[in-house]
Amino acid sequence: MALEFWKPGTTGPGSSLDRETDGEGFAVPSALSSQSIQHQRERLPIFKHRDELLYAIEMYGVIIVVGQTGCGKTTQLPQYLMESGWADKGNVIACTQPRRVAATSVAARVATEVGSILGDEVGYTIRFEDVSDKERTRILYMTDGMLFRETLVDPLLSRYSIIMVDEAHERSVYTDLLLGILKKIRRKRPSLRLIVSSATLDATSFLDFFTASTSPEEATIVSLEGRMYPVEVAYLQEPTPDYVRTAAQVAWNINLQQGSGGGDILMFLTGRDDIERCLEEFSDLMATLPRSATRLLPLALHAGLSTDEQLRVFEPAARGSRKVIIATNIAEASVTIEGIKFVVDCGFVKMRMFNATTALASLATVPTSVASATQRAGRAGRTSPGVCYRLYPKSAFDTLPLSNSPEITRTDMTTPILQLKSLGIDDLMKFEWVSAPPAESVLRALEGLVAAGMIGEDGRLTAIGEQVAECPVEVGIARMLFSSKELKCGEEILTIAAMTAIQDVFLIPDGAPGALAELERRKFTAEEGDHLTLLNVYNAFTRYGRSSSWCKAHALSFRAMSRAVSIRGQLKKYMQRFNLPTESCEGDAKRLRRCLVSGYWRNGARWVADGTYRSVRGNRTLHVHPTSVLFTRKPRSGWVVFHEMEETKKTQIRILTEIEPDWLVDHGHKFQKKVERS
DNA sequence: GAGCACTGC
Repeated sequence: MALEFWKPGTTGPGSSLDRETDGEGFAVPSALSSQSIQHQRERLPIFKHRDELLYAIEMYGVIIVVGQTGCGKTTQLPQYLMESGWADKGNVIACTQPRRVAATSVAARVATEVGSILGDEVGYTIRFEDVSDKERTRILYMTDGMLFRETLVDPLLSRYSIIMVDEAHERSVYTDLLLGILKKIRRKRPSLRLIVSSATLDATSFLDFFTASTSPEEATIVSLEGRMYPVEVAYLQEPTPDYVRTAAQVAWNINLQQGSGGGDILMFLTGRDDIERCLEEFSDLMATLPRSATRLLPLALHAGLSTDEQLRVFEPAARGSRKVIIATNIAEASVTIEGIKFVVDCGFVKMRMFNATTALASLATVPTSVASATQRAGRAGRTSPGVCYRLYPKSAFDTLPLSNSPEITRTDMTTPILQLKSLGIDDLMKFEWVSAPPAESVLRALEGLVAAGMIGEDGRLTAIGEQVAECPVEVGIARMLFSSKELKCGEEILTIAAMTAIQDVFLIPDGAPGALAELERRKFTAEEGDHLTLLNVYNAFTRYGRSSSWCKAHALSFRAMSRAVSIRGQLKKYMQRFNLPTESCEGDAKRLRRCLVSGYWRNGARWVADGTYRSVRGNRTLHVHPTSVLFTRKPRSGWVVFHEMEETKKTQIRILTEIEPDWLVDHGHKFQKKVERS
């Protein structure tokens, strides 16, 4: 099927792709020119409507700002606000981001533009890093989760005059929670101004949210000119049965078409499997490359790679070659690569779903949204005009949802609800959600919080619930931290809590190096299971000087391990604040395992003869994840608790530890008595 | 026999 899809050398790239023309022979990208990306034939100043915007902020409480990435809203808008006096008299302008890297890099850039040192007039605050000055900082970039936490301490967020919630279209859990809280704060403190920044035309949903049960004068939409180069969009005429293969062919053809002309290719696929298969497609095609043709340099980019491997995509390609970066969604917003002129978009994304009824998380491949497709296409127009090839028909594009599905509708609500309760929001049915989580999800979360002793029969937080709400870990893990006092294993539980909070500790490369990495990993194996294995890994990391070379030699992620050290340090402070001792169990693994049961008591499972497990809750068939040290071994007692359960092709459990079944029963009894007493 | 992407004073 290789070349019947698209014949290079006939009428230019994408000749058999479906395009519309504007009557002058110029292909108008049907989706982008008129709807999504602001086109620009000659350069426009950023913020053509600066005065209009400042006027709107004086007049309205809430401004919904619509503007594509590249219009400068994140960097310029806070500066304009500061210049026009919004940061006078000790007021602070906050700008929230869903990602840490965005908060830090934007703050650094704005500090330079303003001519100040980072952390002085312009600063940032993310978990573990506060580069701001309580007195002097006027513009503060921060993660949305961080500002949400600040509401626990200062419910009216009184030090801020304006809060800009950036990238709101991404609809992260904390963006949504924050918007709900901010609407509430504005009722009590109308002087607070909000700017909700969104890249999509779906801004009306935010407008509706802020004007519902207030007044039409509460909010308005302002649109900003983009600073993007035009991106032409082409669609496939027919859907492809194998987008990985098609993607490789399209990239291949772009390279042949473009000859030695500049411009790299960025490809969006769904996951590591796709990426590796695509690399194979390229190595097959490589043999057919004419000697005179520009060489293609395929590079993978996904979160599972080491920092070194990730950095390779930023190195400019050698003369006479062109980079093809084969990436997951990481390249959509988290990582920006310069010099991309062509984007190949498969149209799908892997999305985490959570089924509250079965407490089962799953990873599903679903079509992207218009917002995502636009964002991906925009990656081709950062430094010059570009082309985006969408590997699906225009008719399929027309059926895509406008925005990303809000994370709050497909995530475990246990922690968010605990935090909302702690904010004094007791009636969750009356809380104004931008998108309400499913009722089932709220009910199950409440049920779980009651069962864990965080919420009393009266529906209010218990004393321990108040403390756990502050603690940046899952409820079950927090429970263990508290139980460690009685079981005298705070030191070890602290480490285990930190290690379970990070992901991708073990870097398992493909092929033979992968097998070697596997051997390295086994050196840390603890008989009792994965939690104690993780404890061994952490202790070895600190014993050998926390070095990156040591990590490399043991197939561990230095990034992840360093993060575990930070998290452990942070959690230790909470334990001290809550008067929880951090004494060691002195090698008594039994106490430690009993402590694990106090947090994981809902996650018990029993071994069955075929090597799988049955969950205590629901009697579901569970498969051990292959990274577990219990993957090939039956636990002596036949019983385990596990950290998490996820449905992929099968239902898998990850991070297991062997337990005695009566511990589960004991815990149940203890809990039962507690409920009877109260 | 397997790893979308984020995040938490």
